[in-house]
Amino acid sequence: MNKNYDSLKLENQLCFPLYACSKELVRRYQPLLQKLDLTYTQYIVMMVMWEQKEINVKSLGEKLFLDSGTLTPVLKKLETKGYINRSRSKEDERNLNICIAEKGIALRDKALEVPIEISKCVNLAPEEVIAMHKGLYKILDYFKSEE
Amino acid sequence: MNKNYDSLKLENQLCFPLYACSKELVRRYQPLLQKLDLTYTQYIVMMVMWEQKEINVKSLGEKLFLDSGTLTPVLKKLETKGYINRSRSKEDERNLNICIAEKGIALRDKALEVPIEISKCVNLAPEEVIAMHKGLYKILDYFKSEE
DNA sequence: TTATATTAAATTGTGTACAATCTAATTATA
DNA sequence: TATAATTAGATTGTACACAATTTAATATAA
Repeated sequence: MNKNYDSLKLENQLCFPLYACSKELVRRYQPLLQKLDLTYTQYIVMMVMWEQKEINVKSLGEKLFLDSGTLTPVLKKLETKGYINRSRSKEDERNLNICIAEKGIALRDKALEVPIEISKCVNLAPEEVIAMHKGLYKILDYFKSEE
Repeated sequence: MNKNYDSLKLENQLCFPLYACSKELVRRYQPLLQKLDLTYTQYIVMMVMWEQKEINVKSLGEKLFLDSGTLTPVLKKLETKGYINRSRSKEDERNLNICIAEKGIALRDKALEVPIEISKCVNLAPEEVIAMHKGLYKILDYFKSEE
């Protein structure tokens, strides 16, 4: 009895092109982020900080889909660079509050160039970008609803 | 003069949901792949091997968007597990040929369960999956055309 | 209230990823 | 054909990512 293995073909996967596309696009951020002395992970942390000014590690992790094992060293690095400050919450000492520093606020203007340059790397029409965005968040929202 | 920072909002990015979705979906493969004694990276290598039986590291890297720095240790691990064999090409000793082993071929039947289970993790309609797939490969093909 | 359970970060260990460099084999060229 | 250039993998160093565990703080319950 011959089995049908089509479902195991690389070209029939959804996860693989997601994974490859994500990696390749992140790789294209690196030369742009180097000018800001940021890695991609540090950059998405700073995007949250630019919007919120202050947040604890748990909330940050939920927003970015990252756990403390990843965030702890990244946040220590960002503090060393002077972009953020870390301090325990007075109300609940278990919480670590992350605060954007002056140097981090100043970085925002320089960062404006990044999305401009990155958009040149993606050859999708605006409506295709919107459709992709919508589909990705449909999946991500579903993932969140499962927890 | 107030600047508009909307382009730096997390919710306006395309890369971030790609990155998060890819990570979360790969994470959902792990318990399924554990039964096959594979990691996700090892799994996508095996998907190529099931289709091709034989390939060299360079071609494999081009298919998977991975370089030798990543592949070398992964392929050594797969050889240790007995799923593949590594041998230098007789025609050109620079090339390393990867060959699927008996144990690797046998793994294919067990792997058939993986895409079935994974499809339950993704709440997209079939036509949405197709659209997403198409958009991702449009980007990936463009990336390839740049090199 | 004291013991138990829960929670938030940090730590530890394993496995990618990739830039940069190195080494050996092959190819191209003066 | 000797030398230079190129190519394929391997190696090294840095930075995630996450499961599992630990630690300290807080909340809950007997």
